[in-house]
Amino acid sequence: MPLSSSRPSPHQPAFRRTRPDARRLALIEACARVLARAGAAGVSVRAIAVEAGVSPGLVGHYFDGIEALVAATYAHVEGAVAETLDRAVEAAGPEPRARLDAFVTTTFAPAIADPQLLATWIAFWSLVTARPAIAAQHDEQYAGSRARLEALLGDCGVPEAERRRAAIAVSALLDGLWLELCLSPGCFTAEEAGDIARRFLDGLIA
Amino acid sequence: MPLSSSRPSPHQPAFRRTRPDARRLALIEACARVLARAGAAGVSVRAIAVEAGVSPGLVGHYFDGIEALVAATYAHVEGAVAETLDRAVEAAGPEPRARLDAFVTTTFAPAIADPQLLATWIAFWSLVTARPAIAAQHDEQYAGSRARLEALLGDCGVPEAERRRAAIAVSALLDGLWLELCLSPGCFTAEEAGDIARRFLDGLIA
DNA sequence: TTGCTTGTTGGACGATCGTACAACAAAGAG
DNA sequence: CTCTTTGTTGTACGATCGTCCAACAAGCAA
Repeated sequence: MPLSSSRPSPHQPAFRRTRPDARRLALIEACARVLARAGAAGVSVRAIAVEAGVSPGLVGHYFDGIEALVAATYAHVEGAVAETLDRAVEAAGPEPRARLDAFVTTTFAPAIADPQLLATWIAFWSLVTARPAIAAQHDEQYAGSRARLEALLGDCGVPEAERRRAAIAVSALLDGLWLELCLSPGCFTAEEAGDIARRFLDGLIA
Repeated sequence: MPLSSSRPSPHQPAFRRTRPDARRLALIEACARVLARAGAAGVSVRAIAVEAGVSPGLVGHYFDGIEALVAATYAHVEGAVAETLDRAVEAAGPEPRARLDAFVTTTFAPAIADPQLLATWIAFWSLVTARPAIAAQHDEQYAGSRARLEALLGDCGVPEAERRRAAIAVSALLDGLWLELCLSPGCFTAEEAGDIARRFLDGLIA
């Protein structure tokens, strides 16, 4: 059936053209949804194409294979997470410690400490060891995340000489708590995670 | 070719029978090697069978699919890691704080903070969200790991009321540092990770 | 030796994977 | 209107996946 069952006369378009960057974004968001629903093992060119309402061939037209799409999806989701955190920090007002606390609390809020989001991280992590380009991307995004944390810590009075180590420590603690919160949501609560992190910051700043 | 090219007369055995638990272990170790070499995406029934020097059908004979084998491999590798840590703690002598420090130092030693080991964790984590049985296994192994940490902290004088939270915090910090050390080995050193963790313990115990 | 048990083999099977490519058509230029 | 560009489609292809199972043979009992 060459033209499916659409009415022949009014000639309703079979597809719409889209600006390349908009289509790229649509594929990235479809990939994120598939990752959230089916996990890292369930991601495939076809599944993403179905999710985006697009033909399978289009995925290859915009990305050099699944791995590149997963990497782009990780960058996009990580950007969205960073934006959420920045907004929470901004909404916390000018007090440095309140801003840092907002960063911590939001890290464990449902929107970020989400098992479905973890699937994107896991799919990305699984590529880091073998692909140098993806390892470089990870290093870059981790450096950016740590730099933001260093700034918040600096505002709280952490001397510059200790800032790097402090940011590594806080980042590791938050990541570890976030990971366990996603993997075993029943083991401890987001409130407990926030309390643990804030108490750690107390010792770090005072 | 029904009998391959083996000499017909002396009748050298085409395969050897093995005790079931020994064969199971051989398949688990082969799975761990494939995971280390090819990552979570490169693991398959055939790749494991080749690595173990065994026919593909045998994998299905001992495990209900790849996921069960990955779960068993995670349990085995996690057990080996725990044993390494226990030996290091025991070798540190009777002083409680020295034992805790040995636990920390060994966590970041090359044998454990190994990017190739991370692949086993990632493959296992990727199954936690979707498979309830694997989530239960994760909860159980995490609880065991935390219990060991609680005991070490108790010996160091951490009151029982704080022990649970302290163990969660230390576990998260170690996991976060370990993860980043595996993903970006060049970002900070194992020594720095150990220093960060030990300083955290200073504040927790004193 | 003979017979039995069962660990083990090896290939068949259908499903699904990523990739490539020729044909089609939507949108804008002229 | 026509022409050109190129985003988009849909499929064919070979490779690889997990599963299954009948046949084989290693090792033990008798």
